[in-house]
Amino acid sequence: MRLTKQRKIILEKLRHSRSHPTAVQVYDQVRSELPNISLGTVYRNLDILSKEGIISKIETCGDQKRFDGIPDPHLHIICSCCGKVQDAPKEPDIDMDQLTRVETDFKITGVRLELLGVCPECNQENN
Amino acid sequence: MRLTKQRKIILEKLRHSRSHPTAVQVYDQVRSELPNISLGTVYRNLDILSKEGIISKIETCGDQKRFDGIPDPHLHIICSCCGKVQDAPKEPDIDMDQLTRVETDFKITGVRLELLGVCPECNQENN
DNA sequence: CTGAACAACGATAACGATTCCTAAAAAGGA
DNA sequence: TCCTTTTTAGGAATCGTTATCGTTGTTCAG
Repeated sequence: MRLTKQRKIILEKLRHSRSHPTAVQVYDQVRSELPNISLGTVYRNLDILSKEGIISKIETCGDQKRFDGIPDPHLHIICSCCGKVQDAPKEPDIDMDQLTRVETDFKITGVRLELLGVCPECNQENN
Repeated sequence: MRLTKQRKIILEKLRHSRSHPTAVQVYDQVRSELPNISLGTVYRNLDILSKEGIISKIETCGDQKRFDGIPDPHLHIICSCCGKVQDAPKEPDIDMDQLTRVETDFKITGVRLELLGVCPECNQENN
């Protein structure tokens, strides 16, 4: 994988953000430094970077996917209204082994655990 | 809400299925009894039924949403390859209160817990 | 029973997020 | 530097879903 100008800045913007941006939000950020980058490039690189395990793709926050500069698994709080994602301050302690010991013909690979809530902005809008 | 022919058969098909079908799969099922139903009607009714709490919409199983005739919350096992959903045979016991007690400006409303895995079909395809 | 009011329909256009396509440009090793 | 390969920009295409709209079916008051 080549470290192109585009790729470097996408990664940089993502790592300096705490907001778990959507692809379009990353695009807007990156355009301030590379005005001619195309949205397709952003999508392609976000995809490549997440497949390489350098970033992570959050697919459970509504219709638009979001991206996280931190690839290690950690607990997310998701706004069920707008899809915004926040990192939880502490990790929960649950017994994964007990949880994944179920009778099924699926090959269990892990669990998905997320907190659901309403962010301050959406909470205000719905008065 | 009126119980139309279309609505009744959609609900019926969904309740007699254990497979958590996508909208298009419901459409195909229903068309065997109502050949002229339109896909839009299926989408509209699945939406209405889930908003009424009569069925549930699963939004976390990939690009297509899936539908469940059972509205009560229960543990799902999701194929991370094709999005297929299976019901888990038993419910996990986790301490919700302990889990949702986090410092955040989001108004926490619940947790999302799902098992991830690979279904037999996908497991076979990937040799 | 009749008809106004309205919910729901089928057909199809529109939409938003994402992916795909292609010719041109950039990267990196020899 | 030159050559090969990867990546790019731009735009078209795709896919799931939602919206629009004229028509049809129900309901219920008169």
